[in-house]
Amino acid sequence: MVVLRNPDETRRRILEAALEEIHLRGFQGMRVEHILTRTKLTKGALYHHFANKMAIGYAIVDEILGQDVMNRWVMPLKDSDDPVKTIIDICEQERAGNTASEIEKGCPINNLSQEMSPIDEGFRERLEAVYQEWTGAIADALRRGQEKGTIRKEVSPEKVAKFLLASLQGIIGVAKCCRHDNMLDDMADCLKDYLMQLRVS
Amino acid sequence: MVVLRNPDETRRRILEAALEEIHLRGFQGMRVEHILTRTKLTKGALYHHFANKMAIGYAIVDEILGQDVMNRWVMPLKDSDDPVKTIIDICEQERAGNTASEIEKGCPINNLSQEMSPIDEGFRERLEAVYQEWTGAIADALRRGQEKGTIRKEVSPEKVAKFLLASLQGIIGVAKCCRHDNMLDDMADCLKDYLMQLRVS
DNA sequence: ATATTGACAGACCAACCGGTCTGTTTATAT
DNA sequence: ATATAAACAGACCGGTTGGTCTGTCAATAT
Repeated sequence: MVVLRNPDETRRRILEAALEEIHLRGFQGMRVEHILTRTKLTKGALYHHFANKMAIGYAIVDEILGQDVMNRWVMPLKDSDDPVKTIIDICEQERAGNTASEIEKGCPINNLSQEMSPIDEGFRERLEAVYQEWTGAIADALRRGQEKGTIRKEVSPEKVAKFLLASLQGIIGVAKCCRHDNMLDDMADCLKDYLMQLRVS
Repeated sequence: MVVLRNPDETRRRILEAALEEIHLRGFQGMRVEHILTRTKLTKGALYHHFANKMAIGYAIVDEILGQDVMNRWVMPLKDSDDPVKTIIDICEQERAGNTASEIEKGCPINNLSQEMSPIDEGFRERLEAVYQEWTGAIADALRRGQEKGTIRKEVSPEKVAKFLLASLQGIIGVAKCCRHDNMLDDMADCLKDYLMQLRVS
């Protein structure tokens, strides 16, 4: 039988179900009722753990999405003196793990950023914080690469880090809409070319 | 006094008001009531011109956003043998015309694409069509540039066109969220560098 | 054993929101 | 002048939705 009364687990289940809904329909499109259906919980349970719908969204950014960036990007880059290789590895790994329907849903961080940044400052601040640790990790790795002699001296670590993040999000974003043949791979090839040319030749 | 009974003008006013709302709040966040407030029209008038909310969204993509891309990108690129210069000009022109609050709202095409592509095929098809004429125009210009000797032979016009569009949308998208100092300009600098290096040196 | 509190159940509600429907007014064709 | 249809007005409606409130049940401390 199911384990009864496990508040931490219940909270986690709510956030996971909410993220799945938000990933597909956006935060405004997500319905509290749907979370209840997915988790087989009731209103009472959900509103015991969260003050309102907004609090669920904030918790997802802070706890789930922030952690994802930490695990998938910040940590691997911390141990890397060859950031170009590491970034390409992460991208290819991510690419391999994503089904077609995952591609159509895009990056939840970017989705939330596009949708909520202009209309809710709480979301914007949290998402900006995630982006900052993301670009920060890339910039640090690029700088270390320069010291180790794997990255060209002329590149500005901060600027290029921001551009890389933007390009990556742009690629994922465009691929959501343009399902046409090898759209994603074509764009990824160009990003890879750009990355390779950051290296000392 | 105001001109009475001008159906074409009324329709246009509805679409413009709807676009402003959608630009800020997204399609799902846009409320029909708000359009009525903005336009000082009534339900009867609005639903005389459009079958439902969805039809308003579709019309905006087809008529307004599609035309914008045509005017701002496709036409200028058609007359250009130096696409790199033309693209940079368009970007800088766009940049100059955008206030801070415009930047926070991002590109309506990208916004709609992120929000609606995964949940409504009608939106997705229309937005993909816009993206296709956009990248098509860039690819054509790059190819012409290669023939005229301004663009390097090694670049793939189709691939680079897609990547340029994605990077641009990514930059605009990230800048929506990260208001921090010179985020936008830092990323734009990198894109400019990438563009310049497409040229024959 | 019992009190207390956190975890959860679920009926209920008020506001919202897209859409309908009937009626009125204006333009246009004849 | 009159018929006709398009353009518009606005009251109304039913389903949805986030949130509340009262009550119940289980775990834990004493």
